[in-house]
Amino acid sequence: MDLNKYEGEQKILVSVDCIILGFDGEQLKALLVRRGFDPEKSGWSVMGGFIRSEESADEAANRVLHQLTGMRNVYLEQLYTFSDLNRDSGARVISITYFALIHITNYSEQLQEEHETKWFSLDNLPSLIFDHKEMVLKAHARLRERAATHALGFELLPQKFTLSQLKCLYEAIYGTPLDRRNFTKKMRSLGILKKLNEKETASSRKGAFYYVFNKSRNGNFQAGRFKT
Amino acid sequence: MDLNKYEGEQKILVSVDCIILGFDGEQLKALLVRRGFDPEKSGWSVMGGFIRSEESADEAANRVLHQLTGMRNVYLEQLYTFSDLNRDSGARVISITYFALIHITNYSEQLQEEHETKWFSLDNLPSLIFDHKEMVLKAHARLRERAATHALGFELLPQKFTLSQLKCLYEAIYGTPLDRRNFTKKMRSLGILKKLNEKETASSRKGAFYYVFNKSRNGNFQAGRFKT
DNA sequence: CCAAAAGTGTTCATGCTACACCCATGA
DNA sequence: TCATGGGTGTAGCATGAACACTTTTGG
Repeated sequence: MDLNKYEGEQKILVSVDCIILGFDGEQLKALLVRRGFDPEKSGWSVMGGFIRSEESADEAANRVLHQLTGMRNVYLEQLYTFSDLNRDSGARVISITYFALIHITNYSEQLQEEHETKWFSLDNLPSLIFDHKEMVLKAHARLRERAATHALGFELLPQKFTLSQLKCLYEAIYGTPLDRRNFTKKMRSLGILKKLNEKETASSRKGAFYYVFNKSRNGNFQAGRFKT
Repeated sequence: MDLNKYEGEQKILVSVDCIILGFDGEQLKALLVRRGFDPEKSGWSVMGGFIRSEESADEAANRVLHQLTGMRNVYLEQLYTFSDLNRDSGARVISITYFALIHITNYSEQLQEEHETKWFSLDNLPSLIFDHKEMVLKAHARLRERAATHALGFELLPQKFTLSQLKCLYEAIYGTPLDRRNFTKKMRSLGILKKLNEKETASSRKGAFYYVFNKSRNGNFQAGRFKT
């Protein structure tokens, strides 16, 4: 118990929930987990846990993320705090949500089975418990916002990637097709890509050059929107 | 006590803090209050209160706002949740912050004295308790973001206003001077202003037409940034 | 008649959009 | 040799930036 100078005030259960997003090369996906306890046992939910008295919400989010994915140093950003009285049918719980972007390939099938988790396309989500669907939708919306001003997309792609893959990613984020020529032109003009001498040959006869993200030049990234 | 299916989990004190912003025709200001209790008694702080067990954070924020300003139906948006362990020296408190935009003229001097509150320019804030300065800065940053995509500015101006006043407001929001001609051209092109037949004559010989905000045409507001 | 703010228009540069042609290669 | 995805360039258009002149009227 901490020294409490605010006696008489009511305490509340506070959880963190992490909406974990990944990209499989074609679609944006969210990593959902089958809930292991009541209420709503075995319903699909995002990953969460209660905040402990010795940790901040950021720390709790990182802990939850690490427990289920084994990952650290992941892109993690606070999203929104949900506090409706009856949002959780088990008790009054306030949930601070975070969204995380991970390299989908780093999350093995083995881990999926261990934790009863599964990737779902954002276009085809299952029924989710409580207000978790709203959380996922808000995460997608935030990703769309961020993509215009931060080079976030790179958190979702493997270290080296082709311009086609990058284009697919932005199409998935915005939900709209982009013009290949205009897209690559703009991307190259931003000066945040470094072309490698290596080609990806699996998906085309000619082969497409790999690129890596040039972090040093990321200071003034301003992509605006990508249209057409 | 609610029925708690999550026994053994720790509860935490949760407060809401409202960063109230206004515009006096020249500067953006924040309404701060002298704290009336320990710890940090009589330090400047934003307006806050603990969340009660029968209200959501949104409801709590509206309650706090109403208590101190008497206003309802104010623009109020959730901002960020602060949760560092030692952010409040009295106890471990998680704070869900909101920012509010009000018409500064609606807040009388009488109310200021009653509640020991005062308007401070965002450029000249006093020393604030805990992490409240960070809250105010985050509110200003959010206002800057929103001003580009929502017609928020109108929440801060009186019902009828001149283009000069509107320009001043945007200059205060962005902290940069704007070109009068380009600004008015763009504003008029957005189709969200309605010109009145009435002039404001106090601040110029010629007199400037009043405008009102045309709410019906606010569907697809996209101001982008205002530069130069 | 002059100072001070208001109202309006033109030019130039930049960036976005739309669109077409050639390249490399495995089958 | 041909189908498939990869790479690049150009012309037109829209938007933003820079900038100057006229109008009104109280003093």
